[in-house]
Amino acid sequence: MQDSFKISMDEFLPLRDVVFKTLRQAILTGELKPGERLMEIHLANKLGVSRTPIREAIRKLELEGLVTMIPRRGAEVSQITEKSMQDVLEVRRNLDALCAQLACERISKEELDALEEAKNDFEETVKTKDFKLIAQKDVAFHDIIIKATNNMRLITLINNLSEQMYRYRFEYIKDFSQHPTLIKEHQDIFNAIKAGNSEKAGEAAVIHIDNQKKAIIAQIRLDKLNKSGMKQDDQQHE
Amino acid sequence: MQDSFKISMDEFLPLRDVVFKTLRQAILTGELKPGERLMEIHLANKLGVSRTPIREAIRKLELEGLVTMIPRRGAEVSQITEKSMQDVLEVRRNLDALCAQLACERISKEELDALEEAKNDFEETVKTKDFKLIAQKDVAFHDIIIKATNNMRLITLINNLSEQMYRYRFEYIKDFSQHPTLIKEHQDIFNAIKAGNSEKAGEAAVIHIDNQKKAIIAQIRLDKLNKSGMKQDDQQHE
DNA sequence: GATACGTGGATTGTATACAATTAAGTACAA
DNA sequence: TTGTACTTAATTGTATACAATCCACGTATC
Repeated sequence: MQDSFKISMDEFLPLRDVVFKTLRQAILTGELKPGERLMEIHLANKLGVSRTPIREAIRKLELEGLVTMIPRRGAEVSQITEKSMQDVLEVRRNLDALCAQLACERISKEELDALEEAKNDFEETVKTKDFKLIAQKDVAFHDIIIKATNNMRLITLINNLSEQMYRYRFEYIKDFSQHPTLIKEHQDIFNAIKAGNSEKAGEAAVIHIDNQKKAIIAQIRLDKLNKSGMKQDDQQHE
Repeated sequence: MQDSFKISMDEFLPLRDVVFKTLRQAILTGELKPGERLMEIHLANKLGVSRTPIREAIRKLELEGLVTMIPRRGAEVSQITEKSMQDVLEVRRNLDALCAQLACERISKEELDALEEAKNDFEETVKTKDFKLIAQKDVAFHDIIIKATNNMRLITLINNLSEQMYRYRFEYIKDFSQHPTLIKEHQDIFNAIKAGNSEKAGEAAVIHIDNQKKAIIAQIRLDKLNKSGMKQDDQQHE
């Protein structure tokens, strides 16, 4: 473990929330790896707080599914299996389609303009090959659609499901050959929403997810192979 | 407040989980009413534990959406507005359809038998007019379908969404006139799943939710009227 | 009489202390 | 050498103590 993630004090939030965000970020970026134990005293020292906010943050991570509790042993970062990712994607497939459909009915003129801009912005950014920025612009595009549903519960759910994919989405974006496909899919989604064609929008969203699914699942299988192939070098020292 | 909910010590779980379940139950049954504050010391005394498990339980309820945090004021039971229920139902409508579709593809022979039995069981129970039992048998029927999807993430999500409807589902079941409809809808769902007809199963599930939606929304509007009509008798004494 | 200010109590936020349990290591015996 | 029992260290689970903040009430002044 790199021992590098730091608490960001710029926010005026209860420590538990700062810790929650910090730990979540660390898990999503892979800084805390699946299977790794979250030891309270250790984390408390590292983040410069007491055990109380750490524990409360862990309770939230637990309900979010990012950590798994083992009685009397504490929390560890949840494993991402192919099955668990299949499950996530199966649900997202439907909810993303729902989002696109609802957006057709509910999107405002301003939001539609913003969506078009986000689409163009994404296309421009793809040319730069700056993966981090591309991922960011991709999120921006989809966020507009999700927000346009005006369904708070749906927004929360999609964000939570996206989290689970976060570590692998990057691999998809890194694949140059997929970039034209990505752009095409975004265009299809945008055009369908602009035309107010729910059916087409839903279909386009499904295609978009299915393509990502292929890449993500392939990556997971690759990871698993690497992992099982590795000698026992992966002992975690302090 | 009735001051009546008690901790059940029969389980061998961390106190935080016992408290979590206890508080959730109290909220879902309406024992703790929307807007009511959850004061830690108070709850700790009532349940005979310290503040620590109470706080950790509240963190989980917070993420589940059953309580709302107000900085420096603590937690209060979340309000159920018509909008929030519309949002929940909009998502459930889709996920229930997904469940039914997936069940068509994945249900085992044993599960299908169990589903038929649950269906018949429900029909028998409806005759008794025992609302609590009817609700229970209804849950049992749907649980089999949900479990048959073999998608853990979906199961968790549906259970969480069901929770939000819990308080109002009862009102629907109390309405005698709806009983034949309920039975018919269960039959339709069962037949479609038995026939392996995903499309029909999805449609049947949607109809089932839509009918419940009518009843639930009507009930919420009624509640709101009663509430706003009430004189200020609802001051909360100790 | 109304409004502004101050003070005290109640409640949350955070830290620490204590208890219980697990896990590992070591020594001793078969 | 292996197995078992005991001891000790580490970690979680729970309780309590302390700090900071907010809210309501009362008083004083305009």
